[in-house]
Amino acid sequence: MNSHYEFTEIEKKWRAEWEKNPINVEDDKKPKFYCLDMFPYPSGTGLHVGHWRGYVLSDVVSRYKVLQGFQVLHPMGWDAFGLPAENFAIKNNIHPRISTADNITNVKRQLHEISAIYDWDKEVDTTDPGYYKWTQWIFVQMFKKGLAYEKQMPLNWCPSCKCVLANEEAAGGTCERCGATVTKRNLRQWMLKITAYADRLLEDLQQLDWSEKVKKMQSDWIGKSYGAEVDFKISGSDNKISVFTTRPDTLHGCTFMVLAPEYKGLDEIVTPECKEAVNQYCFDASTKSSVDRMTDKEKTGVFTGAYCVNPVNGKEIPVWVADYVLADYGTGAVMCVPAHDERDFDFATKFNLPIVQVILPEGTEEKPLTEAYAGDGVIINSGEWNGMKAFEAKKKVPHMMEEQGLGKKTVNYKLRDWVFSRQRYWGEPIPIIHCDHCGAVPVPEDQLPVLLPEVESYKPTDTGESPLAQIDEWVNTTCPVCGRPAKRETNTMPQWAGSSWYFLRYVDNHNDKELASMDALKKWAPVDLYVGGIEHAVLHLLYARFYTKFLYDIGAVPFEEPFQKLFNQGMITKNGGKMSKSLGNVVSPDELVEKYGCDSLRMYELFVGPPEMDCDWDDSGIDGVFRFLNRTWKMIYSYKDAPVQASKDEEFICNKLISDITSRLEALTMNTVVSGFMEYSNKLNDIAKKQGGLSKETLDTIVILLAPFVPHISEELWKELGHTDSVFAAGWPQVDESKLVQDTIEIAIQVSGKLRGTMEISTSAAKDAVLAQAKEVLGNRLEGKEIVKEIYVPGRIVNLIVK
RNA sequence: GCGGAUGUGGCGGAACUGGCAGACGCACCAGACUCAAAAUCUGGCGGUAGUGAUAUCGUGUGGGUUCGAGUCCCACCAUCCGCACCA
Repeated sequence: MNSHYEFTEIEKKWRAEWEKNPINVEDDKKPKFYCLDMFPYPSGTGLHVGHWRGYVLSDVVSRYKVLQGFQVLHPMGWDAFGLPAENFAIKNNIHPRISTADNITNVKRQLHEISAIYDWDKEVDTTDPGYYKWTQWIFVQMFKKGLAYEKQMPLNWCPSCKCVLANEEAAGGTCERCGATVTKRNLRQWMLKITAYADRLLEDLQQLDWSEKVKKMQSDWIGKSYGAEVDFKISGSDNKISVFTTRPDTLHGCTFMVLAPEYKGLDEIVTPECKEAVNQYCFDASTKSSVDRMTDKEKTGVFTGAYCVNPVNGKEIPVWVADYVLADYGTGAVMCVPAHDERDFDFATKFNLPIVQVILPEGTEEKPLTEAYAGDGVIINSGEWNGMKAFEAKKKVPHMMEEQGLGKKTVNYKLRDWVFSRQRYWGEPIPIIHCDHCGAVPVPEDQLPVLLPEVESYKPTDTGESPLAQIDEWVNTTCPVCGRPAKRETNTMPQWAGSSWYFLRYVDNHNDKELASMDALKKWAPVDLYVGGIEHAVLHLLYARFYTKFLYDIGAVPFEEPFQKLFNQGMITKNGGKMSKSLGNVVSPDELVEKYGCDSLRMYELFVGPPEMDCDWDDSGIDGVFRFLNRTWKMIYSYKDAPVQASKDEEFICNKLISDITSRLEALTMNTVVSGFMEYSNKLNDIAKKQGGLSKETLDTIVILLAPFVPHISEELWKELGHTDSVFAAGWPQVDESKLVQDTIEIAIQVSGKLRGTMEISTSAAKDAVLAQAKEVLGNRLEGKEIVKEIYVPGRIVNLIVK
């Protein structure tokens, strides 16, 4: 053994050794642990130190679980279909199939540098026909269950990506991928009925061990609200307008109604005199960008000339059209209560519509309103409802409406169905054939996968059609039902399709009979710990839950929720900005590994800050962990050959080390694990200097505890400590509670709440004895003072209050 | 606008149920070793006053509860993130 820590040699040696003899082998006698990283898109830029952060964390947990006696599934794969890969290919003028393969090779090489215990036999690649066969199969099952359907409607269109976007990808009116302003385009597209699962997706969030933040983002996105649907008869007509409201208690205050410009049946409502103005307004609204429509707080609108009747008081109220009402939420019509809704208040003020207050805040008097009041209170000006509490009435009114046949209790969601087709080349072909006689017919399962054909030009078009539409020999086929000439669907699936179920494939990735066998799924899944960034909170994580629930319903998987525990690591920035090639601030792990070694970088990735927080990268800190590993090396090297009998102090520190590292590791507060190692090592070094060495038990313990974090140096030191097996076979150390009991303890002494000294007391000392000792320590500080109160918190503090 | 998170030395950050604020590390300063440097080791390192023991202020701001508050309560400020006319 070298007295100097030769990391390059050590890391090379143990990497080769683990290749030959993996430390994590399947053994069904052991309990399972499935530890998963969000699989990467194989980018041309490769990995940076930000990627390492999550991968190191999950590998530390995986290795810890191995040490605890689990069989661990810790797989890795490639999310390789989709726009980023295709755009990279277009930019570099290489076919995406080739550039993707190249990038996978490069990123895989970089991943090897982390020395994670990935099981490469389980690797999945979403662009592999053996994989996307099942991505297509799932689509066919959804089609058969009526959950995949075609619809013509105005959709989010990204003019830069030249394809449609799901609502989740167009949040905020900009493209999630490229940031371009999203426009609307009326197209026929494939949709997935994720709304059918809205309630379950919402309900089951409760049982998940996820951060409240992500759960809230999902539940807000689903956006369930309770209320009533109320019918308003149109004056002088047999037609009616239904509205959805969450505040039926304010019905008496409804003084006008507003319809969305796209409201179905608007033409029949508008009076002839108003037709021209309304048509003009609707045309203007249709040309406004969705961003403008969202951000323009200034209300606009136009009167339709029509009136309808408020069903609770029989009053006639005017019907307007305004673009602040959304056509695709609720019924596209809103009953307006300006006194108790901010938007209605603005509108009423601007167009001089009446404002009738029907809720009086508790303990106030009725007076003209200067702004809308949306809170609770007593109902007034509402006939027989007067005197009721508003928020109670909110619940009761829908029932009353139902009894009187004026409306019904109902719920509404913000969640929309998932726009699932893309006008791009690099994706899974949607396995559907369009036949003039039979309609849309799924490709028979025994003909899956529908292979993505080779093309000359894979560049996106502006036509709203995929480049696949240009390949006549591929498009033209025969109908599987009637055998007549038919055409293939030319759209492809969105990049989220493959990632919505990949975690299921890892458990049985070579299976060509089913997406994964029930046995393999039962053995490994669901995922015990899922590690990844928070950016997919309402994208991938919502879609994957939806897929899993669907597959559960058709009996393909035995559980409803894919990810029991989710951990979102913070982003690593450089100079305050997200690392990107264009900003030129990408910190590559390659040079750091070369200079300090994999172990040092692994440990530093954890030490940079609390794992869930964003932090800015600074190379200089890595020196600290590098020095620590050098000191550790020297410590073991100096004491291994002449171990001493453990002293009481040494046993105490050693057991405290086990206890602290274990609890901090369980809590995933990895930064404090690293500082704990440093702190206790310093203490043990001091003890060692005093007593001329450390015990064999202590040295062994340190090395085992370090192993999940810095596996190479740990294996080497373990061997040097005389062991022949891998350190990962050693078992995780157990705390000996009896060694944590101390005879004496240091406590603080305060006088009137101010620190005035410390003292060593016996842990068994009674209150009187401790107080007496404290007074002795304070001595003449107490002279001339009268003690009015004595406080002793056992094991913590003495506080004497003086006058 | 609504919702959430965060705010502690020059810097990254510790502090479990309220109980010695600043652990651990970086940077910096001094000393040892060296012809010298690097590496390593030892010590120091929140502000102010004092040679010093010590005193005093100090966890975004202002109040409060408490013997005692970074931690609990109220109000506010700043930064970041999410949602954004969802009736």
